[in-house]
Amino acid sequence: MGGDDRAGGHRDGHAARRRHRQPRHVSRAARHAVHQHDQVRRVEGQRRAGPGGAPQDPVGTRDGRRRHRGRPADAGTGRLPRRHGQRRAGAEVTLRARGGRRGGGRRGRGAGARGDPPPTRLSRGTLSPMGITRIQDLPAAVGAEVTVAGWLTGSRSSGKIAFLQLRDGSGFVQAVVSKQDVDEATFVAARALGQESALRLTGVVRTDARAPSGVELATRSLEVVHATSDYPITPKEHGVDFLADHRHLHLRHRVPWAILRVRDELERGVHDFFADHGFVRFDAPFFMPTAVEGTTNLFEIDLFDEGKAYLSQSGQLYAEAGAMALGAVYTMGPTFRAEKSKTRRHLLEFWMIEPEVAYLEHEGNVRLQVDLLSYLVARVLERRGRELEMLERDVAKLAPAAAGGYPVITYDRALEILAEAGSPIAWGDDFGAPHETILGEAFDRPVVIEHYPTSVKAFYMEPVPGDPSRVLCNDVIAPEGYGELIGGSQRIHDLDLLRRRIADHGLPEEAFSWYLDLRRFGSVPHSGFGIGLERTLAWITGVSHLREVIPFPRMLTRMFP
RNA sequence: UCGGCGGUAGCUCAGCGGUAGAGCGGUCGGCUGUUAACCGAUUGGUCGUAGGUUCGAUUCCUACCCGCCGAGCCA
Repeated sequence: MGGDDRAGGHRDGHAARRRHRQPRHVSRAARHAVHQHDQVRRVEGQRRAGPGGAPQDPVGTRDGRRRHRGRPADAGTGRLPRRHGQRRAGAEVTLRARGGRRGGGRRGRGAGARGDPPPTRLSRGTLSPMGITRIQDLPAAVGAEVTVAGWLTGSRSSGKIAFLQLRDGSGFVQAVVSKQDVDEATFVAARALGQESALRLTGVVRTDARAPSGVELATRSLEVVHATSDYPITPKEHGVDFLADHRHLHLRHRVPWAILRVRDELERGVHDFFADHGFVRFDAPFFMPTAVEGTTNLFEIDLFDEGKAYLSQSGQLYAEAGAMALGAVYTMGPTFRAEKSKTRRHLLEFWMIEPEVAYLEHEGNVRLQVDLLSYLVARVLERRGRELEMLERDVAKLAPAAAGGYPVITYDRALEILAEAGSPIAWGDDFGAPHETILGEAFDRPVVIEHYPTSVKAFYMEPVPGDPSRVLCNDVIAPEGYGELIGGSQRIHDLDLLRRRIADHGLPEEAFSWYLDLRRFGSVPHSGFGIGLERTLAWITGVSHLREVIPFPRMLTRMFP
């Protein structure tokens, strides 16, 4: 739910920052019931997993509240500890078995001693080291003998057959080790491998309806790269704190894996969209010289004898300079907020994309936002459907957002909607989290709200022509209670007006001398917006907490790992 | 900062004024197609910290620490 005010909010006014959606008002018990239901669906989802897909991973619970019901994704396995002799024996037997194929001396130290190509050399067009097949490519390799290099996520075995669940970063697959197909030592070693043991496994790819992903490997030999024992994230439900403490390991599991792949697609989509529209990527600085509006929410940096600097909360002002130089630019980078927020839609460090375009006015700015957002949603639906399925995202709810045609309403109209919904606020007040939720859920796709009162927005916004009480700005609020994704506005381009606004807001004009220069030399109407990557990603993936959509979340109570 | 909830085995939790249990994990054994495998055995605890009440505190009380959820805060 909650969107991220960082989403775009900050750059366009406090108003934005204030919106915090609120979860629907459900009782704790009700929510618990819902989670349990989720669990059930999860299990079903797993069985539906397509090629290369894999069982869902309750370990990656979205909100950490699921308990008891979860079905461990990465089943544990017996481990090999304390029996080094035996393990080593197994490994060496395997090596000998492979020796014929790959040449001896593999155990030699140093690259020069190896018979194989250095593992860092990549074959053309793929990430795979020479001789290694990625799991995602297995469906196209049915019938062939391949070597997969990966890790063990779980295993099961009986006296004569063992099932090893493998992952290699590109996907998940099951390897079958039949006692009759391999030598005794290999079979013993395979059964004893602990969860997250690293291994190279060679076998024949075949289809089998009983395999979770539809294909599996009939193991011929395996090489233990690193025998692991006591991997902490066991096939069991885990709490939020435990998983956060083990984030560096939890990233290996299915839910984070799927989320981060969607994140990658989203970032790639941002770059493609802007490149296709003639934008130039423009990197704004992260160190800021002054505290523009006080230091309460800025992280202060000690610059030795030079005084203080601050971590950036927005690259907008710099992007405006970039727009005057390059026409259309966008920034993309981390943003820092020293706010004592402890909600699911806040992070101390999050990523924001901020386009800025010279000669672009408000209406065009809104159009750009809708085009971008609908493009991103459509792209993820098209290219990361499998990941969304693993996350059990109801993609039908995203379809309208991918189609575009977002409703555009005014702030005044939004007040009417709130009043009709029984949560009226006075004209001139900003929306709170519950209000944003109501507004977002009033439509089946993101809604654009424009023309906010001047008093609740940032100093640099252009007034609505003929109505100085309102400004040419807009927010984009997502449906399903995810709140604000985007905040944008047309910027004041008149020097005198901007100076007055700076004074009205009690800001030090000296700090804005360079910014005012943009209005002294060839000033033109221009507009831009900020979109929060994490909030957008949380909405698209259906994940409730922002800490799950960034590899290493930075929060008030979470700085490790 | 405010409100609500919580802190017991590696994990997720139950429990109780008489020094603690389950499931999972781990370990050992069994099982030729498992899908949260299953079956048997076994391992496993400063009950958040500090005081107080009591014959006796993990349990009751107080304070504190930590976490979660929401609000607030949040160019």
